[in-house]
Order: sequence, then structure tokens, then C-alpha cells
Amino acid sequence: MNLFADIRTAVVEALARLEAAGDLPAGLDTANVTVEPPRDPAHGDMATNAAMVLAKPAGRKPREIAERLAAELAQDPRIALAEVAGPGFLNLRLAPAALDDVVRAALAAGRDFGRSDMGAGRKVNVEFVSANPTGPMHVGHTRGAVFGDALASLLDFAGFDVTREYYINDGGAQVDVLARSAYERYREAHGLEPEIREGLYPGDYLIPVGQALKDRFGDRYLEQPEAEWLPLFRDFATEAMMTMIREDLALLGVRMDVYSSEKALYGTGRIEAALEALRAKGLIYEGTLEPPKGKLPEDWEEREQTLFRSTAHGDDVDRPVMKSDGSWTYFAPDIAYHYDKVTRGFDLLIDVFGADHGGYVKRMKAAVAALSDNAVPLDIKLIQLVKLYQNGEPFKMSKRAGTFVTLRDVVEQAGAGVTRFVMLTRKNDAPLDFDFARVIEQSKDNPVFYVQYAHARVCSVLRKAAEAGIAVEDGALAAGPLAITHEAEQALARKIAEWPRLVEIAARTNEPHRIAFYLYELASDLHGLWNRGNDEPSLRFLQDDPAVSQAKIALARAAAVVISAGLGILGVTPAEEMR
RNA sequence: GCACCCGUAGCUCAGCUGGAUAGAGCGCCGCCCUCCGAAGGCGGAGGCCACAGGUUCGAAUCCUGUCGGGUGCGCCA
Repeated sequence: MNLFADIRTAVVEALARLEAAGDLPAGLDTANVTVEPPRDPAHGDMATNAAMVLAKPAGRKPREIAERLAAELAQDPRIALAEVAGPGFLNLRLAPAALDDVVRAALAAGRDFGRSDMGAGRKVNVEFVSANPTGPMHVGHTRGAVFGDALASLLDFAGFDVTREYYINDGGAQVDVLARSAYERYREAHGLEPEIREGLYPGDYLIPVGQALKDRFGDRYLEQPEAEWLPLFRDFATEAMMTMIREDLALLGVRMDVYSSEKALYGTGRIEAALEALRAKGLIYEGTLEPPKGKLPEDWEEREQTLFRSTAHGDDVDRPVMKSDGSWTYFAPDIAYHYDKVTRGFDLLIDVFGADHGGYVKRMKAAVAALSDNAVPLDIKLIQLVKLYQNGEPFKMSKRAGTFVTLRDVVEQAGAGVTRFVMLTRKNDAPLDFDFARVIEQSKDNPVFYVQYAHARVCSVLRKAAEAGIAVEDGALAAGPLAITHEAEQALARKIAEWPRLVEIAARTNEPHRIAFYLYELASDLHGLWNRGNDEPSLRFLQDDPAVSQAKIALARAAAVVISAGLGILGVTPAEEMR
């Protein structure tokens, strides 16, 4: 049940009746008519801009339309009061029964309250993490993983058919470096001194891989030239890294539906096929690029190469797909991979990249636009950096020595739930400060605690009510009478009513952080009501009269249901009690 | 030089398809607890929404330009 959508429908129907009665010209476009919560609660529960939007096309004064619309809407039993305000807003006051229905709907639906059919089952692919299989996941990857997973859950909740996908970059030079690094650890496992030269991966995490290589191959490759062992060690080490990465993701509670391999594209003709598809559209040609203005690369020399005409789809310059030695650039398999996603029948593609890949966005969108003939939109979400702190002090780490802070470090110190929530308390394109000390602090300053505490408080009330013999099952609460009378109670009920609308906005913009902010506001309204109970005992959830208690508990429980649903989308387990 | 992201209270940040007097947390100032709902609560000060134009009944939001910060810019991924 989405009360805002329902009332909007009522507004549109009322407009249609006015048209039929000749009070408005026929055929008005109502697409821009909105029903929103007003900023100022004094303005009522909802406001619509219908009169202002339609004034010009209808050739009427806004207030005149608003008056007639108000008269129509006043017939609706859900609307207690409709009054014209300001330049032509129509402020609506809901009948108490309307908010009661929201609470009952929440209790009936449970964690499914707010589910939407907005996506209409359309297939969406969310590609995220896609960390190179050359080491454990670090903090930056963690944010991308949390974001992508929450976004996927959000889209599922909004009615899309979601596939979570990881693209393994196992085809480039970096996995050769991994193989050589692992080889040194293999030698080390045989008691030899490893030579971790500049450019190799120095991290300790390869030591067990070296040991495993020894267990597998013995001393067979100790004195062999690189050509003998490189492919073997590369596959072995890559597999070991992916196993590790899967474990890291599992720690965070992230489970992928599909792992796609870059390497698997080679030698299958799929890269060639993708480029052939572009060539058939006249988008592949041999040509020469202008050098970038400003600072000229030192080794720049003019060269003819195979180019993708990405400028035909909004890019700034055309992009090379083949290196001078005849091998593919990294862009070519990426084109093939996205072509694969298009041909698998997705209606919408989403890529989650690190912000340092921003320069890659236009060409990737151009490729997908070309390959799908503009049929499949690609949205690319860039994830900004995470800055680590310990009690306000920047957290030192050295990538050179291989001692970067890993996902495992973060989750072990803060917990998966806390990590996930905190990572979503910023918009994806804003930098995030993550303070180890503060995220586990149990105080109002900590949004995770604040939201969890709200849920735990309701659970506590339910336990006490049950002890007192009050029926607190959702069905019993929904069946009983409600009493949402006080301003603080109405504020909470209104916030609950906003939940389905918020879900759709967040899903439409692909912005899961909106869920986290909303939950904070909802928790704030619940805590506010609770605190009012300090001064006004009549607002406490537990009353002498069991029937009154039940009515008040129903509202609290509805709030908890929404918190539970919201945290579910974020991948956080709601707390039953705080310890 | 070009492209993308960002610029909102002292600080960190929200701000819905353009909607009314721009919000939250922290910090600051004032008030409130002799267990029964204070791991706090209530109130207050604090803004040229970087700047200048434009579109609109209406702009923090859309368009153009300027300034400031970040990221990226053929044979790395």
C-alpha cells in the first residue's frame, strides 16, 4: 500500500471528473502532477501541485483550479480537509482512518511492506566489486561491494528481476605479475630467498599460495624458465585469489549470482564478434588520434590504430581497441563483456566503478548504446574513496609494504552490519569518513546504533506486553482498534506512510543511501514519541488498559516492521536488544 | 588544454520529477533528572545554497559562463 500513490490517483481521477463536467479542458497532461509530504507539518499531511502545473495548459488561474479540485477531493473519505494555500498548492489533511490503514497494511505485510511493482519484472544486471584477482579486498572495494549489494536488494524490493554479477579481470598483465609474485613465494616455500622485485605484489597473503604450489608441484618448476610455469601458476594463483575474495564477500554477507571471467572471452571469438557487430554499424575504423592537449606524454608518437567511434554516442574522442602489438586493449574485452550482458536479455545494466574510473564512463555507455541500438540503458555509479580514521586520527597504511587495510580487518573490527550501514550513510559520489572508534560507539551520535536502538526498544515493549498477557502478534495488533491521535504519533505514522514512496524514489535514482537516511529519520520519530512519554505518561506504549496498550503498540510495531524491512535492504540484521 | 564529479550552517553532510519560510548530526549557548522510560531530553543562535546571467507562476535543483577542490586523459586495468 502506497498512500501517496493512492492519493495521487485520487487527484488525477478528480481532475478527470472536472474535465468531464466541463470545468477543465479535456486532454490535460497530468504527468507532472505530484503528491508529496509538505516540508512544514502545519501544511497538512500531503500537498499536491496539480493546480499550478495545469494552470497554464488549462488557461485558468491556479487558485481557481485548486478550489474546484478541493471540492472534489473533499468527497474522498480518506481526506478530512483540502485547502488552497500559497500560489496554488492544495494541502490535504488525512482522515484518521487513512493513517490507521497504513499501520494495518504494515502489520499485515511485515518485512514486505513497501515492496513495489515499479520494476515490473524487468531484468537488471548489477555488476559490482569486480576487484582484480590479485589480492584480498581492501576498504575501497568494501564500499563498492556494500553499495552494489544494497542497490541490488533495493531494486529487487522495487520489483526488478536482479542479477548480481562480478567481472573477473583475469585476462590482463596484472595476473602475470600475480603469477611471478606467487612464484617467488613458491621458491620461498622451498627455503629459498624470495626476490620480491619492484612491481611484484609484496603482500603476505601469497605465502600460503606459494606453499600450496609446493604441495601441488613439488620442486618441478624451481629451475625452469618462466614460460614453463607462468600459465600454470597464473591459473592456480588466480583461483586462489578468487577463493579468498569470495570468502571476503561472504564475511560481508554479499553473494554473487554470476561470476564472469575476462579470460574466458579470449580465444572464443566473442571479442571479435562484439567488434564485428560494431563494425557492421560502421563504428570501427583505422585512424589516428590527436595527442591530448596540455601535457604531452613523453613517448608520444603518432600512430594509426583500430578505433571505436565512441564519439557517435557521446564520447569526447574515439577509443583504441587494439594495441600496437596486435593484442586487444582492456577496452575490447569490456565491450565484449557488455555485449554479452546485452544479449543475455537485460533491460537495464548498472556498473559500479571506483571514482578513479570516471574517465571510462562515456566510452562504456557509448559501447552499450551502440551494441543495443540505444535499447538498453547503462547507468554507471562511481564510488568515492573511504578515508579511515581511529578516534579522529587518520589511519596510516602503506600500500608499498602491502599493509593496506583489508575488508577482513574492517569487518572483524566493526562487524558486517555496522560496516554496511556506515558505508551507506553517504551518497556514492561523496567521500566517506570511516572512524573505527566511532562506528562501534553506542550513542546517539552513531546512526547505526540509533536505528538499531529504535528497533530494540520496540522489541522490548513487545516482550513486556506479552508478559502482561497482551496479544502482540501482528495479526492481533492489526485486528484491534488504533488510536493515532497525538501529534507525535501522527508524525510517526506519516513517516511510516512515506516508506513505499521512498523505496520507489531510491530505486528510480539507484541511490540506496536514501534508505539509510530515511531509517534515521524514522528512528528519530520513534525516539521522539518515546521521549514524549517521559513527560506525558499517556503517550507510553504500555498502559493500564490492555486494549489501549495494544492500540499504541500497533503503531510502534509498524515502525519496527519498516525498520526491519529497510535494514533488510541494506543487508543489516535488526537488533532484538542492545547489549 | 579537455572531460567527469563536487562546492549547501563553524565542521561533516541530506535535500524527492523544479514547489511554500533550505534541513539533520556534531560543535556552541541556555534550561531539565533525588531509580519507577535520561547509554539523555527540550529550546536557541548560526545560510547571498561558490559567483554571474538565463529558463519558469516558482530554481539549492534545469541551461550557459566564471572561480575553487578532486579524478581521469593512446600501446595500464
